[in-house]
Amino acid sequence: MGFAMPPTRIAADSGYTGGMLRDGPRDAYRPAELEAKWQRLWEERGTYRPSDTALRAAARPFYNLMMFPYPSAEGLHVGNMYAFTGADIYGRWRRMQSDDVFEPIGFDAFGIHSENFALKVGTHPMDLIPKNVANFTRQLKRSGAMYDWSRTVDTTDPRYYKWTQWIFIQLLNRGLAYKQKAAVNWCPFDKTVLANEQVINGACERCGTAVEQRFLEQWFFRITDYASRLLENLDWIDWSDSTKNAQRNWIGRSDGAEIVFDAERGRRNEEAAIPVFTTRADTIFGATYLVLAPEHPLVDSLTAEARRADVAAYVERTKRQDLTTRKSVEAREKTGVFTGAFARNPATGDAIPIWIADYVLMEYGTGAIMAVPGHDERDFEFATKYGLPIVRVVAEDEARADAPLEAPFTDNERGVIVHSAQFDGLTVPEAKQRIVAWLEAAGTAKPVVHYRLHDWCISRQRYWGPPIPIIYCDDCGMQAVPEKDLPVVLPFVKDFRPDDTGISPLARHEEWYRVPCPECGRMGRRETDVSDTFLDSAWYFLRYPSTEFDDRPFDAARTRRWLPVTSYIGGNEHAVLHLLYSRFITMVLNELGHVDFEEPFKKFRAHGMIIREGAKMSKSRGNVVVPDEYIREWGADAFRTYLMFLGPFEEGGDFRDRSISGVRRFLDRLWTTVLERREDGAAEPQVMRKLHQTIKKVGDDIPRLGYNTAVAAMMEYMNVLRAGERRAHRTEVEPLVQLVAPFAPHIAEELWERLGHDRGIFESGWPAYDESLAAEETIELVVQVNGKVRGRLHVPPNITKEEALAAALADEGIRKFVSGEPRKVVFVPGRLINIVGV
RNA sequence: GCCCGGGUGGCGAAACCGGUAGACGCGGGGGACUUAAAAUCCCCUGGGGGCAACCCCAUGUCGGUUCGAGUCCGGCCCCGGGCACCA
Repeated sequence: MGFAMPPTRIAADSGYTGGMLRDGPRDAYRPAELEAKWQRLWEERGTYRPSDTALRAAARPFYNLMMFPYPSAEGLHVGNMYAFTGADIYGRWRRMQSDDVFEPIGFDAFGIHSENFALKVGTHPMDLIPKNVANFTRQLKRSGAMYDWSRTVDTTDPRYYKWTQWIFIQLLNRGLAYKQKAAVNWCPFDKTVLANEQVINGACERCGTAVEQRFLEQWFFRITDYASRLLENLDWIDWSDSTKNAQRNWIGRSDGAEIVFDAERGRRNEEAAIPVFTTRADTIFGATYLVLAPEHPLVDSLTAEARRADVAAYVERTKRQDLTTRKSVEAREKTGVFTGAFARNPATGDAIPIWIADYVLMEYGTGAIMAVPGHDERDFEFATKYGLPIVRVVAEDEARADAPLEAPFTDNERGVIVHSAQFDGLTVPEAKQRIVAWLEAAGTAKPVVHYRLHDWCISRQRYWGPPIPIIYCDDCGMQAVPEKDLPVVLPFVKDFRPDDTGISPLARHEEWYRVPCPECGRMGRRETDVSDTFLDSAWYFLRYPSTEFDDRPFDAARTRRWLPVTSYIGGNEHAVLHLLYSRFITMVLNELGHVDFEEPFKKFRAHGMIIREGAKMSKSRGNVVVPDEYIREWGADAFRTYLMFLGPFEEGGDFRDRSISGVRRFLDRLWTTVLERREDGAAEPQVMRKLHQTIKKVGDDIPRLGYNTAVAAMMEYMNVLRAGERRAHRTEVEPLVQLVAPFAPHIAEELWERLGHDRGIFESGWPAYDESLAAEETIELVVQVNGKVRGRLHVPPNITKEEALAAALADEGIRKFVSGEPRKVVFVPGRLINIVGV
């Protein structure tokens, strides 16, 4: 037991009287009141709701998208608000540039997260989700973003998921959706399959439980058909490099060759061709054995009679092992077994043994490899363990052609080919080409590209998702639910708990799954799996501009005007999930003629991660920033501005409680400075110079998301405005209020109104930058002697080299470092002069 | 292991194309106002030396290029993220 520490924050009724005017406290800056006022007015006036006319005919459409949140019971996370604020500032700024900004928001409310939480607290998702959505809506409105609340999307709304199901059917009709029994990732805690993208280091992305391998009938989307296009388009789309990089890694292209090895002797003395995939065809003369994956279809027929028992036992053993163990990097000694069969190396003509080993995976390439222990780590390890021959076919140089291999030589750039007949002396890249061409001529090889990307497993044996719109009929087989019967509504069932059978909870509800076959009318059975949440979010951005239409997923004219999305800002945690799936679905819709673009997001920027006091935020640490509390304390404007100030937006930063006071003080000063302005007389040229420099800086920083430095620039200007005892002039403060507006929209609106404007500040345009007003009269010229700073001169900006040198040498403090004739003088106009060699 | 980021004061961070390192803010110290505290306002605040003008050192580390390097090149060490028995 101990005493609770008193809160260090300043309570709403404390003596904090920031923003108090010189003539008394009666008109102090009170964000809570003022923000409520403007949020009410924005809503009443429909400030951020483009009229239907505008949606149809916007002259300068700007679709400003942010990743719609999953409405958790915990409420809006500061990470959400960080991302949304960064996007909102961009949108507000574009609006002040007279763009027609459409900034919608919605809720990604289906999925295991909600369902697990509902199970935990013993409530039903259909009761839980509307409450969470209401809470999120309240929080989002309080945060001061310019959302169009007339066009929200909720993925759990049948009006929405009707079209999610429609998309499934489009893919099915196109042959891009298929059902297959396959080894899949099974999460024993969540009791469902997971997509590869949802397995992190062999564990479930959601709950962290180790994933098991199961063989189940699952629905897949053929995203692999699009691998090359998904990869190639990355070269031209305007996305953050970090995101593109993650996608490239995930798609995992490798260029190589498929080479056929003929088996020499099988159990029934059968001939068999074994294609292997390799990226190192140049090393084929060093291929001393073949390895097949234990699941390889030829294993059974190839195995020699005498080896059958051993092979069968080995295959059985690996089958029992789950995928996680088998793929985990650490602690895995390679194991394998000889089949008793041999294959002919097409390059050397030698008979080489065929082995089976678990380090070869059926799911990649052809499920078989040619092992080159001299030049591959894994093959080397395996060959050493089982005493297989190791041959050197690449060397640092020809003199070292016979140097013993203590370790595999794997450098595939440097090196020269040896012991490879007519190819000796070639470089590795040359040999790759020439050997493939040679084998190709003989009909035993062809160049091939393989991708690491797998087809997208979209079925989930859970309740809280859109039912997959399929009906099975004993007579007619599998039937898509006809479009007129969509949506297949997710029924309210009390018992939605998943079980360990690998069958969806919906399969326990006969009254729901028994339906007539759409083809013959006899009783059939619905598909009882639901689809992955990531299918819901793979197309939501297409829906926003068309939310009022119930007879189409997205209106053609609306879509032409508003899409692709102009600017998308979100987290990199979705780099290979949502962002890849959205691209895939868009490509398919494009091929089917539903949209006329194949990339959904013209521009995407990934924001950074926000940590707190140097540590990751997490519920278990108890250091999660709850936006509500901070907004109550400091106001939404101060909170927004602080989030943007704490670090570079694309890199994230460290949230420090105490630092918020800095931006709050800035807003307080803005408040008093504007209200205490004078109208008479003229602005000071020095102040106007700084103002125009600030206009330039902020205008340059916002489009590159340099929000932290934009805020710093405004603070600097504020310091200039307030230097000394003077009161600022109207023309000095008015543009500053406009610059602040994207960051702190409420206070900006209020001050704008108090400055006597009757139209809102977001209709006021963006202050114009005047270069002639920004120009300095004198500059500080740095004087270096031999590269060391020895003085500073205040000189006219257009000073010449000769004048600068003369001025420098005339300076007593500088001349004492100059003892003779300069050997060289470096002059950077407007910057510095460097006197060298004295 | 491969591919991206990143390492700068007590702290969060600035620094355009190689040209004054530390803008802006937090924290800290001092002062003004106040009976007092809070709030507000003013000054100082990288380290070391000097009475002072000033001087020396300093951007993870070692080297290089350059008149000049936080920035460019090479090696190494840490931190964050992506990929990974992927042939």
